[in-house]
Formats: sequence, structure tokens, C-alpha cells
Amino acid sequence: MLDEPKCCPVAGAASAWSMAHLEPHNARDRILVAASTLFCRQGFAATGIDTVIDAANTAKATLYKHFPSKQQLIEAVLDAEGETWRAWFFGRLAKVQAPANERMLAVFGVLQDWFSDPGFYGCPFINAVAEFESSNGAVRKAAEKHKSHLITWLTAQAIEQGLPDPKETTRTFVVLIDGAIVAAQHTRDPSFARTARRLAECHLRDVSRKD
Amino acid sequence: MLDEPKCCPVAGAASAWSMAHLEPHNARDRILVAASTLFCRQGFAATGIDTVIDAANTAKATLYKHFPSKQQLIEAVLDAEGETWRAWFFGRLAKVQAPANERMLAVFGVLQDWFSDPGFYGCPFINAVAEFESSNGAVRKAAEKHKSHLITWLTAQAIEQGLPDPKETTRTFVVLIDGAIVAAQHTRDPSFARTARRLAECHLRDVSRKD
DNA sequence: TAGTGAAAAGACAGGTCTGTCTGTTTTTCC
DNA sequence: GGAAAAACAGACAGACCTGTCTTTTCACTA
Repeated sequence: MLDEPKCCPVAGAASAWSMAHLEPHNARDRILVAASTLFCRQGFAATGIDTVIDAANTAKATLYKHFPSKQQLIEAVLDAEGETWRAWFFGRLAKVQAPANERMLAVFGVLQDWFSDPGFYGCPFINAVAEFESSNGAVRKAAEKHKSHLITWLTAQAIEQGLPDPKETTRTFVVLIDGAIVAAQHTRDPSFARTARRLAECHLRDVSRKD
Repeated sequence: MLDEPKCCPVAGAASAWSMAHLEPHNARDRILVAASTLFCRQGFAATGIDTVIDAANTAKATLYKHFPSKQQLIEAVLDAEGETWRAWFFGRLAKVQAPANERMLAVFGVLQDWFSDPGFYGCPFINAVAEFESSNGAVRKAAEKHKSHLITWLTAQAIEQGLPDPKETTRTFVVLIDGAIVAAQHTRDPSFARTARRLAECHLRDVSRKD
């Protein structure tokens, strides 16, 4: 999806972080949006192809023309959902006009907005890896790819700040981001983003002092 | 399981954190152990009853006599796996002869041992909630119950240390523990436990200073 | 030794799953 | 307006799913 921008955000949709809120313009996009919604809310294995067909108001042959197997549909959903989420996430962060220090901490404000959405269901990649664990290499690869984008961004910020050990700071942020996501998903309490932010501030103070 | 201790650890088993390494003494325990292993490694929905039967070397009628439905088997597995894990985890922590300060930080050492086990597959409760998300209330409840044990222990430690805000310290540790688990699961790198520990130290220094 | 109950083995029903195939209708584009 | 591509509708095959049921085996006990 979105090779050419055939999907555009629904007017006034609050939840630009998810594909589920795009207005699909063709059968392929409709299938992707429906599959994404269902897979992420009911599980990948628990959602049947027929359910996707019904939700997408399409035909079986059409689905299998665009996505030759359910496995490939799952991969396409993760790919598209990841791209949508990252566009939203990094887009929000790019608007932060502040020193790298503050921009890095702004991550947790954006996360809190995500957690506060009533449709928040956790991170699709964390959920997918949790569901398939070791039994689906392609899903793990998709998750790795997604996380590598995050890591690249975080490391760049750490370097821009001139922190002594950018890699360790990145690892620190990864733990905090994953932890906040899971805690918020389980408790439905978005304020775990604040808890994570406080820890991040603590870490940044700590490593700056050592200079 | 374990109403009376009919299961005992396999001699020399390194991985006492999981039911999968107990020596089952009757059909019911064999089913629980097999189901636990399969559910946690291939997913709950993706694992069929017949697969469990085969792995447990038992008969279908026997399984359905002890667990009237797959849903109830899932709940029993989570219950038993949680109890086994907590017995291992808190047992390890109880052996730590040190001030509450150190005992709380010792959590991350125990976690690292868990992550280092080749059979580590993440936290069964995080994985189960991820798989079913909102579509299975009983699973969410089981996860809540498990986490509440952890929270009780953490809060008690924070109070024993005389920390100014035990609840906030507990929330902090919850984020760090969840984050370390997920990061280690995805990367298969146990040292995320150390990263989390450093953050915890940072937090404890911070809240102690404010006294 | 006869009886009792737990477990094994596996056939079976009824439903759902993925994926294929055959037509018909709609859209698109020249 | 007419040809080509795309999408719709749905029957169908074959596998697999959960859950029930019957029959056989076996261990223990009165």
C-alpha cells in the first residue's frame, strides 16, 4: 500500500497512527485496512480469511489475487501498519522545535497520546512476535525491521546531543519504550508514558554528569 | 496442579521457572506440561487439542475430563505456569541476604538468568494478552492476577526501604521489568536486564536524594 | 478373585479453516 | 462504445478444528 498515495487520512480522524483510519480507495487497500483492524484486535490466527473478506466487502478471489496466502497478508499488514505508525510517530517528533535533549524526551509525550487513544491495542509487532514466538521467522524479521528504524532515530538523537555512549542510551530508551507500551496495554493507563519519561530524564542527567 | 505437590522438579533442571521442566506424575499434569510448552511456543490459537494430546501421550477423553474446554485448559495453563514462575522468582529473591535496596535491584539479576535460558520465550502473560488483546477477558484477568503479585512484592520492598513514594517506585519497576522482558525476547539478548538495572539504580538514587 | 474406576485408543459429528475455481458484473481506458 | 482488466459472488475440496462417544485396557482394592 501507499506506493502511490492512494489512501488518505479520514478527515478529522484522531488516530493517524493506525492504518485502520485511512480511507481506502481500492480493493487492495480495503483488504489491508480490514485485515489490520481484525488481526490486531482479535489475533492473527484467530481471524479467518472469510472474516476479513466480509469486513472488507470484497471477494475471496480478489483477496487471493493481491495476497497469495494468509501468511503474505499478515506480512503485508505488518509492513503497512508499521509504515503508517512510523510516519505518524516521527512526523510528530519532527514538529518538536527544541534541543535534541528535549526532542528525545518528547518521545514519551507522543507515546502517551498513542496510549490514550480508545483504540490503542499495544504495538502490532510486539503482539505479533508474542503470538508466533519462534514459529514464524518472517514476522520476527518484520518486527526487527520496525525496531531498527526506531533505533536509528534514537541513536542519531543521542549522537546529536553529544552523549558519551549513544548505543547505551538507545538501549535504555528501547527498554523504556517497550516497557511503557506493555504496561499501558495491560492496565489501559496511559500515564505509564510519564513514568518512563521520568526514568529517561534520570538517565540523561546521569550520563551528562559523567562528562 | 500442585494442590498437592505431585509434580516435582526434574533433577538438575536449570529452568525451574517453567512448568515445562517438571516431571509429571499423572495424566492431568502431563497434559498441563505439554499444553504449556506448546501454547507458549506456537501460540494458543495455533495449537490444536490433538497436538496437545499427542505431546502428552494421553487420550482426548482424558483431556476433556480434566479440562472441559480448550478455554479452560488455557486458563489452567496460565494459572499453573504463573505459579511455577513466581515460586522460582520469589524463591530466588528470598535467598538474597542484603538490604532491601539491594534485594530490589537483585530482581534484574534473576531476570537475566531467565532471559539467558535457551528456552526463554518471553512472559506467558504478556504473550497471551498480546494474542487475545480484548477478545478474552479471562486471560486478561489471569495476567492482572499475576502482575498483582509482583506489584505487592515490589511495593513491600519500597516501603521497607522507606522510599518517599512506594507506588511510583513500583510503577517504575513495572515499566523496567516489562521493558526488559520484551527487549530480551525480541533481540534474544539477556543483557537488557543490566540496562534496566542501571535505570532502576538511577531511580533509587534520585528518590533517595529528595529525602 | 471379582469389581471399580481411571486412562487409552480412536471413530465420529458438525463446524471452520485455507485456498481454488467458475462464472458474472463492474470499472477503466483507448 | 467496446475491449481488457479488475472485482464480485459463491460453490467447492480437503484439511483441521473442538468436543462427544464407545470400546478396550489396566491397576488397584475389597
